[in-house]
Amino acid sequence: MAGEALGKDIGKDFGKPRQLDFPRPLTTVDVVIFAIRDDSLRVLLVQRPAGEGEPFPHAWALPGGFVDVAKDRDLAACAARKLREKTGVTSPYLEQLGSWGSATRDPRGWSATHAYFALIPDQGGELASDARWFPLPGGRLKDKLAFDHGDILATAIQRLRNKVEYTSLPAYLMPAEFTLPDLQRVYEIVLDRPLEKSAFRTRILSADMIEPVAKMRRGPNRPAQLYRLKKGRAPVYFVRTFNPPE
Amino acid sequence: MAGEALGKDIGKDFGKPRQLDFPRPLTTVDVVIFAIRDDSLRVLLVQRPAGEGEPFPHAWALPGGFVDVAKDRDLAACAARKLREKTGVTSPYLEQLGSWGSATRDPRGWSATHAYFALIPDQGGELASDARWFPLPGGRLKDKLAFDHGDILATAIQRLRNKVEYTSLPAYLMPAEFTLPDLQRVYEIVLDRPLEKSAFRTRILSADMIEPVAKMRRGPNRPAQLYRLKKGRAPVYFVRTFNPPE
DNA sequence: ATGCTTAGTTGTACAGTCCAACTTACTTAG
DNA sequence: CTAAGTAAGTTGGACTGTACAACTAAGCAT
Repeated sequence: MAGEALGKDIGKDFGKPRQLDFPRPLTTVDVVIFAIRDDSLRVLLVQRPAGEGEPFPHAWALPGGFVDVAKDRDLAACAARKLREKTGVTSPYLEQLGSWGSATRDPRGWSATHAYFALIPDQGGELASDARWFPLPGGRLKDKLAFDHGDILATAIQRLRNKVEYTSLPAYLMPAEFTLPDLQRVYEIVLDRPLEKSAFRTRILSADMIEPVAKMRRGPNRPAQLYRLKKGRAPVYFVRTFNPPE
Repeated sequence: MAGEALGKDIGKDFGKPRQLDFPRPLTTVDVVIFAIRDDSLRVLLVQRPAGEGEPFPHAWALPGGFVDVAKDRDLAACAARKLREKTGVTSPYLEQLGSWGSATRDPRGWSATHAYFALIPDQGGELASDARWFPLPGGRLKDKLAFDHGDILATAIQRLRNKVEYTSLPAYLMPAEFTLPDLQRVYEIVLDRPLEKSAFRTRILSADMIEPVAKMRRGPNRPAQLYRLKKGRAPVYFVRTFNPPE
């Protein structure tokens, strides 16, 4: 089947197929999907099937799979499709993370995966039965994942942490309306360290990325102003990081 | 042939090959190689061959090509090999840039490329006859490149510029020994704007990334201290960017 | 000696974080 | 009705590092 499709491609447009006449790696796309749930950063994992010939049966893995050359126009569309299938989210923050390819990462042969990472608000709803949100940092989680997904996840966390130091990415983890202390809390969860309240407020408010809505969040103490993301706002890059620990 | 290799992979380890029985995208690796030459930022391009069945004959393209599942252990090794073949450089700064895959980027079929970007010092020596250093920004260069290499190159330049704002990456573009004004000039070439001398010196010297050698660069005016990169020094990340224009 | 050029330093202004104390607005207990 | 408690939000001084500009230093040429 693969050989036949290959032959067709060659035969249609070109006379000398020799140059394409070699084995091709497997091509997959995987998505690291982050959300904040119950005051912790979580990643969505799915359990590998256990059929004959399936690698890593029952192990947890990043959602993903083979590129379908008939259905997927490009890699980003493929990643968006997988995200949508697992979470129902259609307009998330979706960024390419990198690619991992080697002779040994998949027992079925030389394979390369294109990894994406997505930030979505907590959806609340139910997941497919084979999917679960795992809290991070995840103890021995890294060692238990299928393929090299532990490495990919570690890279994603590192990238997220790094970018949170100087960007507005956590805004994409927030629900439609949120307070500044809410947002600060999400920054602190991701960075795993407390931030200065006044510097945080100055930075966020001067970035022109959120706007107040005419409502307050009421509670057992002083009410807090609610904000929402400005429409179509691209991520903001600050000229400084938060001062890193030591 | 491709089909046969595929079959072999399947037959060897697994009983039920159905799941792998579909067409596979082409897998390539391309490398964006930057260097400073004649006081300008340059990228290495190679001219496409003109044989029958070759896409984009005579067009300029990034150095790269198909992954060889027999020779290349992983993607990074493949990229390092291509860099070495074209430039002779063996221990450069090599970073993954991202991947581009779609049904249409290569007329031979659905294909995905893994792009890397490398920073190397000016080698001086001769190149292969099909290779040339093109100065950047390159006018209409972007539109003339084969495949989607114009997009890849634009992304690489953007990434380089962005990182130069807050990292020591330009150090990898320098020869073994250089002066602080030399290094500042390279920063300015990449960023295409002048930087403040005193702030620049403070930043670099306090980053513990270079060390003085017991020599001065002599010229028609005051001699300048020569420095070299500290051994095994990973790139430095500064907590601030240079103050961006406007 | 004088001037020219580039290397390198110094000092003031300014921006933004750090740190800590403070005020504000609401709830709950008495 | 008041007092205590808590979280929201503000204020001000210390500190860090860049911006800007003037300065000194070291070589060469005339």
